[in-house]
Amino acid sequence: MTLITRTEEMLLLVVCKLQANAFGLSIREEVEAITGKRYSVGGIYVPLDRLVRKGFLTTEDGKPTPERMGRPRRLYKITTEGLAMLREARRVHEAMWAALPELVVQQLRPA
Amino acid sequence: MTLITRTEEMLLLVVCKLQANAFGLSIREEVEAITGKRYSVGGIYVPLDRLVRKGFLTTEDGKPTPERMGRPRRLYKITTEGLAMLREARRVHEAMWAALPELVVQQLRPA
DNA sequence: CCCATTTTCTCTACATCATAGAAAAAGTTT
DNA sequence: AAACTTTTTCTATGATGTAGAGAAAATGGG
Repeated sequence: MTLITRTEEMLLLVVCKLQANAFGLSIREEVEAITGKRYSVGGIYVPLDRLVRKGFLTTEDGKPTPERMGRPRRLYKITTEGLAMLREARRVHEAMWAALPELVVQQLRPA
Repeated sequence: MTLITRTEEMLLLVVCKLQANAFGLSIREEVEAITGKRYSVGGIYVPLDRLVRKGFLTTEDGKPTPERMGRPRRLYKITTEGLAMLREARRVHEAMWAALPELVVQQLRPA
């Protein structure tokens, strides 16, 4: 089994964080807030769909409340497999940095 | 400016770690040891080359010492820009996990 | 009821990255 | 020089990322 990408990891985490409020555009905003980088619409929906296909997310149409205008939202939720994959991604990331000798880590401190 | 990929981050870190002994196959071994996953030869050299092109690594031919058989090694070294990019990747990764409420982090603990 | 407005999503083309392994290169040994 | 060892180069194929135009689905106003 292959590891998820950085973008996918980010999306899974943000879906976790937003809980019942996780839909395309709110996810995008949150990702931009966290990374400080701009994301196109497609840059969010395309990998979200992929995560659904892989079974790491499920999706469901939100009710069109009379309070809001506009198209109803598509809500995302993480699955058990998604949580497991997040754990695995974190394990690898930690192992990768833990492998570095202290000497080198010090070079990495912001100047 | 866009973030490096997970593979690229891994390669930069491993080059740091191996110091004067960073060449294709030793890097590959180390990456496999850290991740516990298999990598093809191309899965290492292709992204290594990209990192050189981007200015995050430099490369230099190792001397063909009379001690070893086989083709001389191509040694890699990280640049200042490479170090800066590693710092940036770590910043984003930490921000991404830090954004999670404690409640959700607990779900992520191994069962 | 039809049209404008709002919000969100779908689609698709193109660029970049990952994966895989065969083949070439550059040494050493016999 | 032929065989062998080690390492790298090459290249095809598939997966992922990026970007934005435009469709869809709701509300509100004439």
